[in-house]
Amino acid sequence: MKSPMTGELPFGAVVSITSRGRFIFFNERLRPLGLSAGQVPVLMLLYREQNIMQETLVRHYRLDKGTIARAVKKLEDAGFVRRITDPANRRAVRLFLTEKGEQAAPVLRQINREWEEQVCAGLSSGEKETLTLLMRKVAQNSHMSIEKSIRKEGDKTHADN
Amino acid sequence: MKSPMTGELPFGAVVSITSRGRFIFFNERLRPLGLSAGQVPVLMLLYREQNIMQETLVRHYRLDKGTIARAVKKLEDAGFVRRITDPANRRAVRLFLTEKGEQAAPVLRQINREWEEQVCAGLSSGEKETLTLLMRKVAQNSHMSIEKSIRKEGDKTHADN
DNA sequence: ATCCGATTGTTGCATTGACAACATTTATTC
DNA sequence: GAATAAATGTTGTCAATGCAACAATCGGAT
Repeated sequence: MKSPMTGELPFGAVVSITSRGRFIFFNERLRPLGLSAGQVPVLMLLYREQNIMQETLVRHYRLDKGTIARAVKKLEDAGFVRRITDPANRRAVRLFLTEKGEQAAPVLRQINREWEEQVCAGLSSGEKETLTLLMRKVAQNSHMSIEKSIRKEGDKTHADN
Repeated sequence: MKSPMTGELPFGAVVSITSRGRFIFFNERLRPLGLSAGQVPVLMLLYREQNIMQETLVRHYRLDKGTIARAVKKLEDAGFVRRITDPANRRAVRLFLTEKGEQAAPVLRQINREWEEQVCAGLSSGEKETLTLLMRKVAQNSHMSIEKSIRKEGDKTHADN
């Protein structure tokens, strides 16, 4: 057998493979619920805290505003979340789970647990811990390097005021 | 500042964030070359070994056949790779780098190195090593769990022939 | 030789996601 | 108070990707 062999791939490639695998896993498990992977972050964060803005989701998951806007719209159309225009700031919408959303969210939690279990099979709990900590740092750095290059474009903004 | 804070996100979420960050990073750096992130895996593997089939790329990176087919087509149209139908197996095509491809490939290597450097900033080289090893295992598991569920669907195939 | 299944690619379709342009509302500055 | 900038979302466009259906070719069993 010409074997899977992730054993020589560079770090970035294995991150990418893992991420796509997660996407597939979630889609498979979510189909019965009428959900798909793109909607997971929204429900996950809302399960922890409601009355949030879309911008909060953007910051939390480093997803594009547009991506979030559409995911939220889908979820609203499908009856999982409610969007209420913030009266104190009429640009913003405040997000809430509906009954249906409240019921779905813990299922997502469970699916996520299962995924973690599967992909971390064969790792000691210490290794899992280490891995998560290191990957959080990496994600943090990843984000910062992007911010930086945005900063770069905005340089001129405060040149002479 | 409401801060980036990847510090509470579950493993899957940080993998996802990192993967998207990598995508953005590569796209930014590749634009001047007339390339984009989706074409990276093809060039990367071809830089190590030519005369390979698309199916080899599929196995190597766990990408969909269709995705590979289109990436390769783009690269051919842009003059980075050549596709030659294998005379000994006329279903298959054999992939080669053109001159242009040979020149681009090391640049991709460099971009990849820079990305790794940025996202691993603040990690000791031991930590980097550990992280890569653990993530390779995870990617491996990720792949296997997908294979398994494919297997499941194919069960009926040998029921009664 | 023929039929069937496996290999290898291609193409249509849907989803996710980035990016940029825009709209609306709020905040700031003059 | 009018002009300008910032905050928040929305929408159009495009790339990357998975999935499924298909096409073509090959290999093996009969």
